[in-house]
Amino acid sequence: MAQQPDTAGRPLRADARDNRNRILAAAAEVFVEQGPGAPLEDISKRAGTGIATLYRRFPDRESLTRAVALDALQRTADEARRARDEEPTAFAALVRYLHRVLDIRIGAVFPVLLNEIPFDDAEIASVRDGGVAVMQGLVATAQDDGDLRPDVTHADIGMLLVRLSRPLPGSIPRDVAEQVAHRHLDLIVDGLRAAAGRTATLGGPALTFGDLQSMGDDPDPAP
Amino acid sequence: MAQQPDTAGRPLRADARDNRNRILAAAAEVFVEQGPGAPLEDISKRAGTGIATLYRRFPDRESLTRAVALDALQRTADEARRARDEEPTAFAALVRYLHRVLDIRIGAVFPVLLNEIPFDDAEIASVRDGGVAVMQGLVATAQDDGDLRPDVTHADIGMLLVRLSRPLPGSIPRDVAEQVAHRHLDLIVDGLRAAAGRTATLGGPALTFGDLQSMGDDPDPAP
DNA sequence: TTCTTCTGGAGGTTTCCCCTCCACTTAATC
DNA sequence: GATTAAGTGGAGGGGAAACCTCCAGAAGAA
Repeated sequence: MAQQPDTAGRPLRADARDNRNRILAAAAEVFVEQGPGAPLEDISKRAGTGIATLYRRFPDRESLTRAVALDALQRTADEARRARDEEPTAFAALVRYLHRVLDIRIGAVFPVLLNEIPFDDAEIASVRDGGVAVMQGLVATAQDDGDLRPDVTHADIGMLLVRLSRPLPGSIPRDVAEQVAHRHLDLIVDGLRAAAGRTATLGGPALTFGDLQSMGDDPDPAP
Repeated sequence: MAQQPDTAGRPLRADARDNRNRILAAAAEVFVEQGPGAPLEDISKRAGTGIATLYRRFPDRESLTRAVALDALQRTADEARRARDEEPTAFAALVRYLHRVLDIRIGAVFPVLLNEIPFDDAEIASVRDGGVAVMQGLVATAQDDGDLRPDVTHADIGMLLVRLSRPLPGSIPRDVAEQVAHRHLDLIVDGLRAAAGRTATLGGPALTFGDLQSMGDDPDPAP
């Protein structure tokens, strides 16, 4: 299970390691912009390497996809822990976490993850569940503190994050788009606060990550 | 300029008109799910017609795209007017408008519109601007009434709507996904209310539709 | 019934993407 | 600086997928 085709074996040569990192970063960007089916050639081009280099490091699409997802999940989990440990309240930690994760663009990598990678991959699952647990803890605590509205679930927050992370259509310059996303996050955070004058209670189903997962079990395998 | 290749000329035969409408509806759905580059064959299949029928009615992709966009814009504008005329306050009208537009899925058609259609197409522009004006009026009035927070722009609201309209990744059943979208809209509406305990002021640039448009003028034509 | 409009889907053409191969370059090591 | 193993780029064959046309036949209109 600890056998990653790319990270295994003896350490990479310095230039090769650089290239690998650049490919990973480029892949994240391109997947965000074009979806998980984006041509691998676009990725290698953006990374400034040849296509062969990409294929040497990641023998097939899934291997690349998996590495990108793992990287994003890892960083997300780190941010969750850091926020929890360094912020004075759970709500403050949650808000900081959301802004940081928006920067990491996990929300954009998530689609890739969901559709292209086996949900029960051991390594992925362990990193993911670690991060989710921390985040869930923050949500519960913030609700107990009376800072976060009680009728919202951790899955709501996750989904909202996904919605914010995806790039808006049109040719808005990337930096502007990112600022706007943070702006909209501010607005959503205001909607998340426990406060008077609210919509009585949120409508629609209050889902959990568990619900989302079980719904993913192919509804229609074949015609 | 008033020459639409499909709506022009003598009226269509009854069955042909039905097919045309079904194709239009199917196209909206498929574009939402697969993006503006979706295979036209998928669309004709979903509409229950042959591919040739689609091509006869819409000679090329742009013609179909345009018709879909125009239809969505038209219905959006109608909803805006109806909400304005029938609701007691501007804020209530705005909320109703947002929920209705979410159902119409304009937010999903919008990307198609933005990237594939000339922005200055006369007919499109006239319908669009009509709807936008009403919506802008609602925003301004709701702000004057003290119901809508003053630091939000109509473009913010439009962009948030786009974010909500796009389907979430993963295999969430469509009806559930729609309920969740309305749920999240409820939450955002709470963030839109003028109230105490807010983030001092929203960060990031307060854009207008005009800004969005002018940024769309190709930053890099060719390398 | 007759005429005209409309339809379906097979299939040639084009476009795009995957992935391998090998002559050449470059870091590491002595 | 010489040697060697590791790494690199990009051309190009193979194959999948989408476009779009064509025409024999089905179906509304009168």
